[in-house]
Amino acid sequence: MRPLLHPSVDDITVEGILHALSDPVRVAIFADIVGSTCSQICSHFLTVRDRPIPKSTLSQHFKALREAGLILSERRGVEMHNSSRCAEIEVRFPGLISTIVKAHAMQLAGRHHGDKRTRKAPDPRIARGR
Amino acid sequence: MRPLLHPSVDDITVEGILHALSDPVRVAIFADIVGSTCSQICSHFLTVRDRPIPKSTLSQHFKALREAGLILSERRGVEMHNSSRCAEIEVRFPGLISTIVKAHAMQLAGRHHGDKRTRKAPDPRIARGR
DNA sequence: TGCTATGGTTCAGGACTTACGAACAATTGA
DNA sequence: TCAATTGTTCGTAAGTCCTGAACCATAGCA
Repeated sequence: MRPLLHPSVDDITVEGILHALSDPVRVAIFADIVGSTCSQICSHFLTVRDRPIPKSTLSQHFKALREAGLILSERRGVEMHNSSRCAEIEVRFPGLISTIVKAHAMQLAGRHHGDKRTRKAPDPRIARGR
Repeated sequence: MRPLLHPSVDDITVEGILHALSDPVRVAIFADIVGSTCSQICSHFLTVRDRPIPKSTLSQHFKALREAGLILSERRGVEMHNSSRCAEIEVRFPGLISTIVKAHAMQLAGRHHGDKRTRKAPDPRIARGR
């Protein structure tokens, strides 16, 4: 089992952050971690918003968040404790994380009555041009 | 040639925006469009930050930005004029676009002396665990 | 010392996405 | 009508992502 890799703050990129958070499951996980006061263990997310996530997939999602520099993962016994690196990122990219998390929350809030939209809605209405 | 598809504001998603902007070429293009007062034509971006972009690739990048709801594309004669949809998005996700564009600018500014880092830097320094 | 349970990781495959050259389409101007 | 310009589409090769199966590491208990 190879050691956990965390980029240093200076190696964190905007593209990396955006890519990591462009997945609906990952933003949901990250938003939860950001919103909670204590660190969260991976298995807490075996279901995300009423969908079961296979544990191999979950492991990959955590790896993605970790290597984008968004979370700090620490093994404690058999568990993996995850906390956000918001404070560090805030110094490098002020407001970025909080704005994204807020936008994500707004999107969730605006999703009423069983409107189960999940991923990059290819559902365009306006068509312009020839 | 099929008609251009633009999502309505309500169909724009955070995930879609983040995914579209998680590509270094696309953020660069988008930041340029946001920063300019008049609309930009696609061929203006045949080189982005000193790299040539093949035009088929460029076309796909514009499609991605358009279908994420980030830009409005209008054909005028043989050219395609692109402008940002910031104002609309601002209503739905306040601060999101400006914060991302600003973070992107900071990252560029911090990239001195030939440090050609481009994509999700897999260059980790800190290793924890075990 | 085993044995077992628990929590995560790795591997391998198939599915899906992306990049880009070549061919094509639409418009303009001569 | 022809050529030039600007952008799109198609096909394929390369890359990324998802996930079940197998594995590893630790803890607790007999």
